[in-house]
Amino acid sequence: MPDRPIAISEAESRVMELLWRQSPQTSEEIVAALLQPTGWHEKTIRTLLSRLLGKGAVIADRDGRRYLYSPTLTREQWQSQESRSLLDRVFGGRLSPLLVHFSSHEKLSAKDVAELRKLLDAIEKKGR
Amino acid sequence: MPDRPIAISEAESRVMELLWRQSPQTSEEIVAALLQPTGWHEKTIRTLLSRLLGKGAVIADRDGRRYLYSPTLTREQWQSQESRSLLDRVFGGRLSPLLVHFSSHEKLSAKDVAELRKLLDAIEKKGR
DNA sequence: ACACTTAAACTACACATGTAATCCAAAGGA
DNA sequence: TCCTTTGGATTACATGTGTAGTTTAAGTGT
Repeated sequence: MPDRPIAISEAESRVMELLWRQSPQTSEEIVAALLQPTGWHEKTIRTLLSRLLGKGAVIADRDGRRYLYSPTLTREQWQSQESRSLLDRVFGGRLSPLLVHFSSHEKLSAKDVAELRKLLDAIEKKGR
Repeated sequence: MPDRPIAISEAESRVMELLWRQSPQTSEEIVAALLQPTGWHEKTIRTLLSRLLGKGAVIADRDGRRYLYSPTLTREQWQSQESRSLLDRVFGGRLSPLLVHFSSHEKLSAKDVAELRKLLDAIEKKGR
């Protein structure tokens, strides 16, 4: 895991999502995949990619006259960073208030509830 | 709830937290309460307060030559906004991946687990 | 060999944020 | 009444982000 969290902006995260699903990819592929869903200009997408490169969130391997881009930051690392950030900023660093919040303000499907129960069982079994 | 979410920056949220704990308060009180814990300059704190005013996150009621500040955005609204934003941005809008993430990557204390179970029971009972 | 294409690099610009400093007007004291 | 104080309004400035446009250097086709 990276020592200091790498900040990924919302727009940048769209590029990361692509690379997490498949990598390496050329900038052409990345641009092609994002043009439609985002409506961004090609230049915009390339800027995001190079900013990610600058931040060290992706690496570029030269391949002839172009590069192949791959993520260095993993999706799990990023999810951890963001989750922890929400917890600390918004819920005083404690998990319970967040859970209480979700259970009282977000609709949990029966499936969510079942899945959660299974998780709790697994955690408890492991715990001792 | 406010129609469109009011964006509160991290620094601004420190001011909001204060007002959520007690309001209304004068800027003097707010400044006094934040100087030490944050290390910010008085001017900085006043700037944050006036930006929050500009965003409509707080209101100012004139009281002689100064104002009494109160939040309009509630803490619950803000927590909802931020939670939903995390869910959408980072977990594809689905709750399960977030829960899985927390259960596998964040340490859940026995107390967390117990509390969660209680929540699930309550939800299920209500559900039918 | 030269013009063309194109990926990558560099530059641009507005708005948000962190972090203040300066200006102004009203209240209060001498 | 005039000066001082002080809250509030305005201005400042660097960095990050959204969203591109412009320049450059290296392949490509003829």
